[in-house]
Amino acid sequence: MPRGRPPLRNREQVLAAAVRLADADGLDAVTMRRVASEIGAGAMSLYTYVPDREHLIDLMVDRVAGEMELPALTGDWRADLFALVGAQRAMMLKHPWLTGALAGRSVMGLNLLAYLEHGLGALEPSGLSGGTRMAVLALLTGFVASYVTAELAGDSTGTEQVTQIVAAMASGDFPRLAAAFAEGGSEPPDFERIADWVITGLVNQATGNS
Amino acid sequence: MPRGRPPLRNREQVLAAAVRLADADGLDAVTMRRVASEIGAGAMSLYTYVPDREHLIDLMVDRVAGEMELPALTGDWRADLFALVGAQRAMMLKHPWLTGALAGRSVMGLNLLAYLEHGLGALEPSGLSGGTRMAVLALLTGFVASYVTAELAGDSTGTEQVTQIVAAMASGDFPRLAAAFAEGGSEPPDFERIADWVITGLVNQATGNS
DNA sequence: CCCTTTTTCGTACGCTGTACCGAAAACAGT
DNA sequence: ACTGTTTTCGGTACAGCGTACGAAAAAGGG
Repeated sequence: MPRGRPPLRNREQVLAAAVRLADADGLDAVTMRRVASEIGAGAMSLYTYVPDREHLIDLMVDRVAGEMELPALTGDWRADLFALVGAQRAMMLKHPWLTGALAGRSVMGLNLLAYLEHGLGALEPSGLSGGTRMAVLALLTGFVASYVTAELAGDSTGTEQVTQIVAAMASGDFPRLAAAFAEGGSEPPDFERIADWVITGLVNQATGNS
Repeated sequence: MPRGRPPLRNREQVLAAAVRLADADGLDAVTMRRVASEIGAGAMSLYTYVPDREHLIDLMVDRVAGEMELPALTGDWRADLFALVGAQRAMMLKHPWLTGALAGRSVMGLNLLAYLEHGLGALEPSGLSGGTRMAVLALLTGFVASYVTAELAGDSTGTEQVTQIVAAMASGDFPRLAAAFAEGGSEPPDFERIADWVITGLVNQATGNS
């Protein structure tokens, strides 16, 4: 039996409120006071459910990682990996603060472990060794993270930066850059195409050389 | 002729002090007051040289990007890309705060544009289209960033996290993960090997399918 | 010598994370 | 019922943050 005064709230509610705030107003809006008042609690009460703000953010990351729906494995590692990176991209687009939260941090909650486990399962038919499979997965998640970062940044690149880039183009100091922009427009190849390159190319290379 | 009171310092000194602080004590140590006192100035004087803290960090990123030495192109795109990612990794290891600073941010200073220009040059002999070459470069920088993040985090993964991971292994809920760890040890394949996979595999795939 | 322009930086405000601590609320034992 | 014991609750307080504001200082031009 629990001994003391029973908690009025639980960690789940705290995390839900924090994620809601971050989705709406960005990671900086996730302050202890705002999260607390969001669930009608005093600021210091949060420390019952969470050790400090850093851990709160770690927990938020693992929480949204748990939202990913990982479809059952088909045995076709190419298709399974494709679904995996798609799920990760969808999650990161839904929670734009993730790109900022993951920076430099190395979280490893249960949901992220489950994600890894799923990925290892997808790669099982490939015949790669365990260490290599881990490396491939790390690479893929890194690829998705950096792609989504670019994707999100593209939507809201500041006017000043555009100005500077245009000026740099006009200066003639970056001929290849200017050519690339002039030629292809600024939109990157779509996610599916690149993901396909990476998955196929990477695994082919790994099976050949490892 | 300059009209008003001449500045006692310049942006260069501010950036140098800020980078020194970040290298020594992390990005959080880069506060306006500390940077200012580092160069013997009052806190508010910084705003003469830098619009605000966010821009200061953008400028720091571009500054260390300028430190990279990009060796002259050889015409062998595989070797040239290899040198490129090596330079980026060295820079990120030298300035560990970069992984955190780049999060969610999309900086585009002159030095970063020069980096891109160099990369496009390296890919010129590959025969890829401009847009595709940009995509390949974005992929490579993303790969390096995520590899170095893991590399740095590995050095100092908290005790608690290790505890949790070990517990998760023992629970039997993550059989493939446990197997991968048991089999290969925890060290990832070295940077050079993976970089080789990525570069070769990716470009092969891109030339074939694009 | 003063006027204009620019840099310098002390003061002040609102906000942050969180240490500390008394009050409140539950159960266990008498 | 009453009295510990244990836990949560949340107010107060403090150091530190970014930065708005404005007065003082330092230069050149007339």
